[in-house]
Amino acid sequence: MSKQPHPFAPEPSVRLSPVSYLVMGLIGLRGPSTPYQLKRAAGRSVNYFWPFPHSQLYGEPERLTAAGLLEEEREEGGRHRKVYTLTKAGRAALDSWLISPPGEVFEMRDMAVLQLFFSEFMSREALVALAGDQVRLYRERIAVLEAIALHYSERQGRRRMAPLDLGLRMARTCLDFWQEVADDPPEA
Amino acid sequence: MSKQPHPFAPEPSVRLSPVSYLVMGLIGLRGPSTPYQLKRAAGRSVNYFWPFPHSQLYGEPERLTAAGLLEEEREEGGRHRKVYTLTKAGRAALDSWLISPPGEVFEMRDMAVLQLFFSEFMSREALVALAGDQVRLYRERIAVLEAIALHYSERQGRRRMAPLDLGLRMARTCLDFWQEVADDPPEA
DNA sequence: GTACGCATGTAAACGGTTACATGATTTG
DNA sequence: CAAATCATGTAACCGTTTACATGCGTAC
Repeated sequence: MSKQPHPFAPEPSVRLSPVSYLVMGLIGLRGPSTPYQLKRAAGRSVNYFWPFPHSQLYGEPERLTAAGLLEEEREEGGRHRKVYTLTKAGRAALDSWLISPPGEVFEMRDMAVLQLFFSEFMSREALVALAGDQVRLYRERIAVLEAIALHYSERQGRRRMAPLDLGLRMARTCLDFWQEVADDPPEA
Repeated sequence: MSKQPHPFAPEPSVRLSPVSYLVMGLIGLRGPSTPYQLKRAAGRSVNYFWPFPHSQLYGEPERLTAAGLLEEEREEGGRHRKVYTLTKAGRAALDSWLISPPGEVFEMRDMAVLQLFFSEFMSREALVALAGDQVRLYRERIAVLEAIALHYSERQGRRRMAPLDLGLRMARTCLDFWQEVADDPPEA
């Protein structure tokens, strides 16, 4: 199997990370954007299931520009911010990603669950405290997500609301689980 | 607020990552272990909700040893593998972590959900294909987790089985969600 | 005994996070 | 106009992942 790029379907020269698609996707939705605009847009939407620090939104567009997937201009007045636009190649990369199912499911990587796994070194009280804390946090998160859902449900398309729906279901599943642990802590 | 370590409760000199606790926790459960033993132990248990490459199990114990949390010996015969044991300080760090609720909930970071969020650039067929693929993957995962649950349920304590239970519930929640998307794909 | 595959280990590259730095804008 | 807060940006650090390297056992 050759590693050479196919001459008629050149692969992008850089590996694209999830954040790459996040950036390209947001620019695809919003049109030309500055990093700060992306930050605000992400904060109101995609950050609720894919958090990242805003500094990513400065470095990543530069890499994508170097790879020919974005184009960079300067604002006329004010701060002369960098404004990024999808190139043809960028749009193509985005489209081609969207029609390729990832072939994998998410990984939990949940610190509380990790503690639960090792909880046989833990007193019953500590376990109840852990579960109680998780219950509180999931209640808060559910409240936040419900507020967002209420606020945006009319303006957004159903597809963009779907992740929020899944997020709510997941949070409720976790809430139930930790509630049961708190109410009836398993013995070691 | 001083950043100096408190003289009577010295903080560990290194930042401990999730994998640090994973390693210490596994050694706590198993007793003295070589990296390869840890790899096998993790593969049968904790990897199902916290995956990582085996190379972590070589670097991390070294760091923990340097921090005084593990002790390193050499096997007598054979390959003279390194055998790691929890020190007093290591056990203390593990215990103290276990009684400190993380104060945060997991983050999804699900590629398929990210695609769904940007799916308004996607045809209905592509969306159904994505959902169908996720359905297949979650069915497989559920089958694997159920097999593990069946296999280990007698030998393991209830607490160590709990993460598996949560994993199953999460997988079923996702399965339901994607099934609905596949059956009735939302319009943009 | 040789070839294949798995066991075991090391190290460098990449990308995400943390930390800091500076300019703008609001508020009292 | 001083101070506080927010907007905007950069850079180093650190952990994870990727890639490679070598040893050991086993089947034929």
